[in-house]
Amino acid sequence: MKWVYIEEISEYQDQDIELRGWLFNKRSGGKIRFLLVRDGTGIIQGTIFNPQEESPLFKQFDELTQESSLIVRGKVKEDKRAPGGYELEIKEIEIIQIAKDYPITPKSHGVPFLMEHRHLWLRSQKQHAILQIRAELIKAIRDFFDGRGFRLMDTPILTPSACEGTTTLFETEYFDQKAYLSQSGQLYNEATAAAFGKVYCFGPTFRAEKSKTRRHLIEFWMVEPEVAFALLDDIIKLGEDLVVFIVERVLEERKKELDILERDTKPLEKVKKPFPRLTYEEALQKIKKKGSKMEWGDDFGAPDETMISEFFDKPVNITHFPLSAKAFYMEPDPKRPDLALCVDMLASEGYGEIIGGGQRIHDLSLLEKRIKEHQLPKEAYKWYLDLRKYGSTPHSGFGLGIERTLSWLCKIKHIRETIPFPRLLYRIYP
RNA sequence: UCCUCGGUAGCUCAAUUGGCAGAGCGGGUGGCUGUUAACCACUAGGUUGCAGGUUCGAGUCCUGCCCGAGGAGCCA
Repeated sequence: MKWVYIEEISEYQDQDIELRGWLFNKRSGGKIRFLLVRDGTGIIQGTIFNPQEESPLFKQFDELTQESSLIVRGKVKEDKRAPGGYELEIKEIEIIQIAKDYPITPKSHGVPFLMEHRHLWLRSQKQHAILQIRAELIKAIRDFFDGRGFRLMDTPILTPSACEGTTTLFETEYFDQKAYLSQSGQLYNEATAAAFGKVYCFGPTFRAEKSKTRRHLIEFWMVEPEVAFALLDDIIKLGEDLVVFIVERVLEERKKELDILERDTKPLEKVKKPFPRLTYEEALQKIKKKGSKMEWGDDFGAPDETMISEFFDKPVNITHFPLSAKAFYMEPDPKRPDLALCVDMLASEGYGEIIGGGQRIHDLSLLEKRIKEHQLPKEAYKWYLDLRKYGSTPHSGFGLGIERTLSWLCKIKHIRETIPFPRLLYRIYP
């Protein structure tokens, strides 16, 4: 009998097939029994029905417990009463392993308990749907950049020093030296951009900050394009194109999962170019009118970001932040040298910053000056300064946070559900 | 690091002013011919986070500690 997956079950109507999976749930009603089987691609209801005599299948049914692994064989039938529209008339059950006392029962559970059982929680429908969308999102991002002639450049995870010199890094041993886990691939990408023109890196990044909010992970994934000769405006448009592309893709390909998550897709359908754009100072004025106590020079806090995004029904680009609030490599605005040529994109529906980027300093002496001002170790940036000595060009790039973007797409409250095994403050198990 | 809230059965929670520690789910047993987190009946299941204190009596009040959650700052 042919082994098939539930996602392709409609192609096998009225045929005998084999499914390999796990018992999701079971129900019984006298001489009829229902087995809900999942195989990683979907869930199907199997029926055992025998009005004449006691079937040996009934005994196997009674033995089966939630999440027991099994192989079932039978005929595929279309049936409106079945969840999913198809069911399997079971002819044979092969029990692989009986799962005793599966901890995650069909009733409600609390967050600490579920986090403690994250390795099993992944099997439940909502978590499964979120991670299906995550995989789609990552594929969409790769397709977007590959389709535009960008080269994927893997930047190092073990680095000799702080990239930006601002956030706290994880320190580790590198034989007789110290090394740090990467917090961004950007600086290395500035080098690869000068070699390949348009590049992106996609990988994990690490922040040893004691952040304890629904928007922070200790280990998270980021895609960072970098484009030689690009100016701020080019990179803002690139960010818009990227976000429009991934939203469209997820709406097209992951309708089923968005339904499972009960995600209202109307706000996502509005995500079309161009996105509203305002400067830091314009945004500041808007939120001050609404009662924010933020002062010029501060970065937007989480409630401020929410307030700004509520003015619009699309993601919004905020540009020209005070230079003092940004990293050392930011290019100053020639018209306003106290402002940076940078952009933060805030997702709609109050989800906050998903993109941060801008134009990088390409003048050698200005960069040297900034490194000094930020009291960064000059030796560590020798190679980085070389990029300004040998064929320096204006160039720009940004980073998009995968988990924050996914939280928004799925409208998930907490970012911990958007990665299979979240690393959180005070939680590294499982 | 700071602020706030919480910890009672495997899980989710209840327990009035300090007065016999309970329910639903899950487990077990039995029943039901179409269930949709199925349902019905019965049943087993407890060091009330830990240590101390007040009291005739503490899940409840007090002190300290541990663990967890939400938020702030920082950031994607």
